[in-house]
Amino acid sequence: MQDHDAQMTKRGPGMGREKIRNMEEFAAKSGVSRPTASKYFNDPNSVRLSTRRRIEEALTRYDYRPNVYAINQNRRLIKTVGIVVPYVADPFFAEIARNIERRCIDAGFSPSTFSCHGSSAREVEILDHLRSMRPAGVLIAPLGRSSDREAVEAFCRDVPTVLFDSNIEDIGATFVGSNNFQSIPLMVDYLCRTGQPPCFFEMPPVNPNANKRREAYIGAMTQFGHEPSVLRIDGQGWDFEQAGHAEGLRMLREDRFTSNTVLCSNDRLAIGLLAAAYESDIRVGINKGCSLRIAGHDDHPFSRFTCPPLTTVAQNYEAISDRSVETLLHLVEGDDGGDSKQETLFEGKLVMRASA
Amino acid sequence: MQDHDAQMTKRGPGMGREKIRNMEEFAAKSGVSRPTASKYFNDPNSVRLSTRRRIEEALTRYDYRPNVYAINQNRRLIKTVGIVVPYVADPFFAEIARNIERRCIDAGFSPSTFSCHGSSAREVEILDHLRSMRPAGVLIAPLGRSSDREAVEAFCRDVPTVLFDSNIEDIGATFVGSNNFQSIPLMVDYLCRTGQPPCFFEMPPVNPNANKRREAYIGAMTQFGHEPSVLRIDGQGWDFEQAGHAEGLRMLREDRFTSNTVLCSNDRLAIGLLAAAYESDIRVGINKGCSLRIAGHDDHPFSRFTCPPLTTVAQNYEAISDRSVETLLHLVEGDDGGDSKQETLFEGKLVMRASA
DNA sequence: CTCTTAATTTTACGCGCGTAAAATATTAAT
DNA sequence: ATTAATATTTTACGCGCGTAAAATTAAGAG
Repeated sequence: MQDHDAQMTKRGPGMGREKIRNMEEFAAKSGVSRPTASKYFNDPNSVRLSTRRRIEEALTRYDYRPNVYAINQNRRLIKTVGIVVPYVADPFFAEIARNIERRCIDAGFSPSTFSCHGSSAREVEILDHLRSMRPAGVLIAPLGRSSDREAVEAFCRDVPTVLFDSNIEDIGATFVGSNNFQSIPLMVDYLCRTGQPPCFFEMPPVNPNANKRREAYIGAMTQFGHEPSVLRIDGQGWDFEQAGHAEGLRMLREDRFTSNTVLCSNDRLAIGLLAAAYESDIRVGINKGCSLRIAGHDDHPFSRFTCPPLTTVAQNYEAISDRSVETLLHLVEGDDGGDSKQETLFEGKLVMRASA
Repeated sequence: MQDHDAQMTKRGPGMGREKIRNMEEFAAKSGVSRPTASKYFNDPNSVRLSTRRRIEEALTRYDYRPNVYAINQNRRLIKTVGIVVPYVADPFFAEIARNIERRCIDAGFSPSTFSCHGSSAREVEILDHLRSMRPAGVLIAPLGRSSDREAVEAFCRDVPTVLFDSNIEDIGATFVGSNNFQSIPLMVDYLCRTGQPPCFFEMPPVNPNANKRREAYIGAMTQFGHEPSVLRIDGQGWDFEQAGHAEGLRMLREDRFTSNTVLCSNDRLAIGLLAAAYESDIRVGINKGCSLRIAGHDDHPFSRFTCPPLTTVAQNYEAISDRSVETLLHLVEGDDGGDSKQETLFEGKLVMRASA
């Protein structure tokens, strides 16, 4: 049987029926030694061109691929990068994850993305899992306030980690995010120029961004000579639309908004408030005939399609993704980047749409 | 130094400074043999209670965890499950993924979720990566039409696979999804009872669901004695809101809708169309004063918060997730489930909101 | 106390690969 | 052809664990 194999019709690349069990066998088939094959798989350019061709020719005849577990058990640096986001159903994080994944692949790493789905217990589980994966590095957007600070801190001590989006003081080697103290004043300034100074609509802060945005709002209003007015609503977890809708309804009914202009701490909250306003027959927008203006923050991918389209501040998704990965790669290379924690903040861009 | 260790203050469970290098060392510390420790880690209940206590006591003193790569290299069944979704930024898939992940964990597996982000190239990359992970099984919601059919088929031959949401004929052992031929007629019936029979608004079908929904629409309209009217729009990829908005604008301007009631092939498309109607100053809803009704399909998590809230058909997320995992576990256990491909379809539930 | 049974240890092997050092072969230049 | 500079092979070891079979021990029943 086997000695007729060479005459049997092949069904295309990698379709040979002879299964290769390991690199030893594959090396034999391609006429090189196993260490040479090993070298090839780690870097095809590290072997002589003629050798490379021999190996690649064999690869078209046999569908062999090195066993990742055997590789990772022996390699010093495991070519895996972990990505952890708090809530992947939030398109903001989905989009960031997509960008980060792509850049990791381009750099020769295999990304593994995990979502905490808003649960700190899950966050701990994920970190635990990631620890045993011994990845080259990890990019994590922590849940924030509800994170198990000790768990995250311990993790950062053991694994090269870059925090993004949501910072935790004194944890991790690096942080990459947005500068709320630039973006919020930008929006406040715009709102003041175009109508009544805004009040600030926020949920209990699930992460430091929420806190910073409130502080930035208060600072900006004070600086512009207006009285800040913060409306904190109930609600927990990551159901921002739900909270914005439920509490928005109540506050509209009870006439609790202190201005006809509401700045929400993020777009998802604004989307909930838009729904509440619609349900309350209140026309939202900057045009005449409208009695309420609503603005958000983040430029959530769906904000263009709300009714009316949402005026907001765009975070620089690409810059954040790029810089995060870039920084992690430096970390992995061994550049400690000095002793103190390094923080990179990008600026937001005003996106003027019809809602405010 | 080391001989004083026992007197040094411990900082809590697992905080001992003596690093354990491998199971050999750990077994020695806990006073059992390595194979016994190995047995314990595979199933704590498989060892004598007194032995178990000895091991667990040692676990509080040393932070040791078995090396996953060494484990997976030797184990017959790797306790990992792959989950592949076409587009994780679509909250429908984010929600399904969350449910599936949880059930996998409960069953003792480690889920790894991957999103194709709408790219078939990425889908192939992911399948390739998954193949080398040798997971116990994989749950995949294929991209659909743009999938590399051969790649998916070959993958299904090598790895126990359950398809969900989007079926590919004759591929995989099992499919779990929704019955479009029940849900669409349900919605058509409702729309006919409450107003004008709907026209059908769809994108070029990215997956079989889109096709089936159109067919189901045509069938239902015919059965109810109405003339079906399908409006296919341009657009590619997964930017449904974008396409619904752009093409919706054009069709409203050119008065192309053949009915004042529009059934969209999914909620995301409906969201885009809602935005287009708003921008065109057309009031949408079932109430008087409204000139257009819009309905969707899926009960996308944000559909409750559109303006007006979207009337739609809810897919049974939990049932789909549960059954998918359940089926996969059977497959992994060795229940081939017979020769022919097994398909499970769940029914949709009408969700009446203000948009139609 | 003896016997039976279940749990554990011992012994031994293998998984598939990385990696280092020394020996050898190849290549290009002199 | 000789030499020097690479590339490759050989040799040898180790990674951390699963697993199987045989030998030993412990627990429970009589």
